[in-house]
Amino acid sequence: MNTQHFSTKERILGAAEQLFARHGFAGASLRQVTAAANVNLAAVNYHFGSKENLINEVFRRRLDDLNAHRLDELDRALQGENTTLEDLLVAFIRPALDLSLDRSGGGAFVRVLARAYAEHNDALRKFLSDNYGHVMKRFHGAFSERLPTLDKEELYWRLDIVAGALTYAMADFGVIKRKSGVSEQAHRERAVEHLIRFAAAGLRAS
Amino acid sequence: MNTQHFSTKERILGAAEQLFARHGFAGASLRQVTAAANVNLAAVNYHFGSKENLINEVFRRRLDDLNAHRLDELDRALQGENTTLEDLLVAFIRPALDLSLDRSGGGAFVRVLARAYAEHNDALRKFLSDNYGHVMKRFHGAFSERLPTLDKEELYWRLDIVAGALTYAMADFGVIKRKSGVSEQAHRERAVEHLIRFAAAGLRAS
DNA sequence: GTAGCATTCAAACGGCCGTTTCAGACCCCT
DNA sequence: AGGGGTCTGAAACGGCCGTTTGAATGCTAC
Repeated sequence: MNTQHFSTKERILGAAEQLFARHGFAGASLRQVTAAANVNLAAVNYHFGSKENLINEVFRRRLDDLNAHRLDELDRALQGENTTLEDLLVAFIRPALDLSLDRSGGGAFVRVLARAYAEHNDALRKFLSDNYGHVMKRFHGAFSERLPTLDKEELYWRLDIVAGALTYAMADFGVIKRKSGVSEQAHRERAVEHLIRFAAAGLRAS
Repeated sequence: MNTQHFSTKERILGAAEQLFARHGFAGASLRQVTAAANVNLAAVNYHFGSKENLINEVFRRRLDDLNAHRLDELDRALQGENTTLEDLLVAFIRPALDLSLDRSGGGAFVRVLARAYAEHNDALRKFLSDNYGHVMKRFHGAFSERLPTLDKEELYWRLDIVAGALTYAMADFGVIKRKSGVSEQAHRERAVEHLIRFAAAGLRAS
């Protein structure tokens, strides 16, 4: 992280991600970001135009990949026969888990994402819905086929709950403390196992 | 809200709650708060000592009530016979819903609570766990009796997921847009109905 | 090698931040 | 009427904020 062979832009994005995760968008200043990135203060406005645009770029960098992986996993799950709800949930959740575990700051990003939900910012919401909308639609269709008796609107509500619980689990909001012998990776993986069992049963509720 | 017959302290707490919900703790300034409360800037430091302490008081004012109501509802649910999981979930969730619907800013408070989760601030977490811990323990015991085959740790995970999904639903994080004809109250009530069905099934998962 | 462009740099801009100060207003008690 | 609290008021404190400037630097192409 922040080693010299990354470009100025990349170093800023990495440092911003870390600091936004830790202190929030308003709480992390460009002076902190540029200091952590080992970069001149003016570089942010030179490369990104403004702080707000930097925030957007932090999202764009990760979300494109995340959504592509989700759709890949969905296609792969649908190719097999007798695809279960659990398979679909894994296709949705696994890419988020992988992202949260990657070495280069994905763990910080999932926390930034949770902050974005909390912000309730209209521009950010539109950005997220533009980036997520078509993915949610495809998953909704796949779930719908496997839950033929479930009302379509009810399914939307339940998928929304799953997305919320996933955000919560990935961002480590919960009150469950990580045991000292357990790595952050292992903790998150356990959380996801529980979440998948829970969500599959919740989706099947009559 | 903020009418003159409330005390200066109460007006500050109400305005702070609204603005913290909308802009976050770092994003809402004491100048905005005191202006909205129609109160002198120095009144915050006079009555609360500091901004950080004001934040704590915003929580204390609501959480004591919320937890007391939850325990009341739990006692009432346990007095009946054949108490179901759904009864317990209602005892846990209903007071939060009521709070979110009350006229005097409870809707803002649940969003402030969600912000607190996102903050990941150690002092705030300790404060919340001190205030929530004993409540969670009592609910865990009640759920545990009705789910005798479920591993105790697994139950903790699942209750944590329920709490997360509840926070998510109350704070209206979801992507589901409120339809134009539906009031914010009705929207939240619908969300809770879905959540209870979903959570009951999730808790029962083998 | 030098023109032209992209990038970095230190410094400064006006503006808002949380907090403090201290003078005045208010109110209750004798 | 006057003294002693509690509370409010306007103003100022140093400090950090996001952004802009303009000069210095590096690099590429001729």
